[in-house]
Amino acid sequence: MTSAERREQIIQAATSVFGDRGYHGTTTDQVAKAAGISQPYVVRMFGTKEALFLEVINAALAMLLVSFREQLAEHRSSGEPAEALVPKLGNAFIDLVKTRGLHRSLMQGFVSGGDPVIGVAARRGFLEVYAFLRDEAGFAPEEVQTFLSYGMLTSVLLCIEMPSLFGRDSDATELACAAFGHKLDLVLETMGPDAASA
Amino acid sequence: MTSAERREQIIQAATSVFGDRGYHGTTTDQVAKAAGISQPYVVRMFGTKEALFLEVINAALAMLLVSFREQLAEHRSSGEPAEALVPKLGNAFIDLVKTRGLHRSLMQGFVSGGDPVIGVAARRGFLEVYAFLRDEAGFAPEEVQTFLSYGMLTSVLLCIEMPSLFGRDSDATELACAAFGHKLDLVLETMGPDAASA
DNA sequence: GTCTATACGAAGATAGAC
DNA sequence: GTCTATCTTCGTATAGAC
Repeated sequence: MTSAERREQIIQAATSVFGDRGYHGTTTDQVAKAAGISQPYVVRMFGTKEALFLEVINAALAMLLVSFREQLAEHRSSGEPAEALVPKLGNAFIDLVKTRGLHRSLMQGFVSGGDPVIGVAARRGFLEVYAFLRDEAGFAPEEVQTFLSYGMLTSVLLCIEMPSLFGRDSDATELACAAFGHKLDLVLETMGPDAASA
Repeated sequence: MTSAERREQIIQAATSVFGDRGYHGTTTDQVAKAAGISQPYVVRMFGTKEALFLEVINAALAMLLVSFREQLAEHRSSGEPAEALVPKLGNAFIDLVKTRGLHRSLMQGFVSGGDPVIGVAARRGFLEVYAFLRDEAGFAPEEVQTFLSYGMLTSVLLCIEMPSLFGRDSDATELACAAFGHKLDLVLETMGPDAASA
């Protein structure tokens, strides 16, 4: 396998593991096992665990923006009313949840925002999304705020795996329905047959 | 010092450290140093690091609910219109940010929601807040969702220390103003003279 | 109630072979 | 491009003294 392919593969594996266990909670050996290679090779490829984590959140952010830009382009060419864009972007976000660990890795990066190195990347990334929504998508600052708010609630609910209680706890069910709406099916599907069957 | 006092003091120190570095990123020795005692004593008092972390997030949650209930009681006795409650609760939340690490520890617990033990506590805690807002404060499910959404955006922005860019980055300034509004002063103050002077 | 000493097991990173 | 072996450091937890 070529070096570039291997990098890509490791980043994908790392995204999954970092998403589950966070920066500190993840070992380079877990990433290596997930990628099917040896632990020293992971380090060799990226230099340090920190460098790998930074690549992971940058890649996640890049994918998020690519996906948003796709939706925006489609929206523009469809001639739909402006209000139709918000749910499109929301759906695109939920779709990315299916890319295992992607949105969780981003959240892990955010809560590690106190770290001098990770913090810089986290702030930069968040502001990039903000700038996209305002400047490219044309949202008013208040609309951006609302969009991001719902996005953050969604993200936190996914981090704590609230949908796993769907059908088992009435409050959790109500909350999940309210927060995910018609996207709930997709979310439950993503969380495995266990939750989906409930 | 009596055992109960010591426990309280350790939990306070642990809240600060866990809030900054997360569950995995925190060492019992850092907690010990922050509390001014020896590392084995921390373990002795709580059994395991995990047990200590659970106490930290449960204590944080308890403080949050106590604070919310205070605001609710005050609101009820003041005879103000119903809409006045939301900003009161919002202010109470921001006030808690001043208790170093409290809200950050909660967020750390949330992103560690994939952990079998921490996850249970995180879901339970989140639902407790939800139930309070709906059943005690009398919010409609949709109002609860909006309130929690803004709370989560606020929390994430605080985790990545976005207010530290206030006055230095125009997008960050705009975002901070929108999200924190008149509470911005309080937030900047909390984040130290560095940010406040900018 | 609190400490020192320490056992024991990770985990990140390096060296060097193939 | 990829591995095995290993160094070294760190971190949780225990034992046992004061």
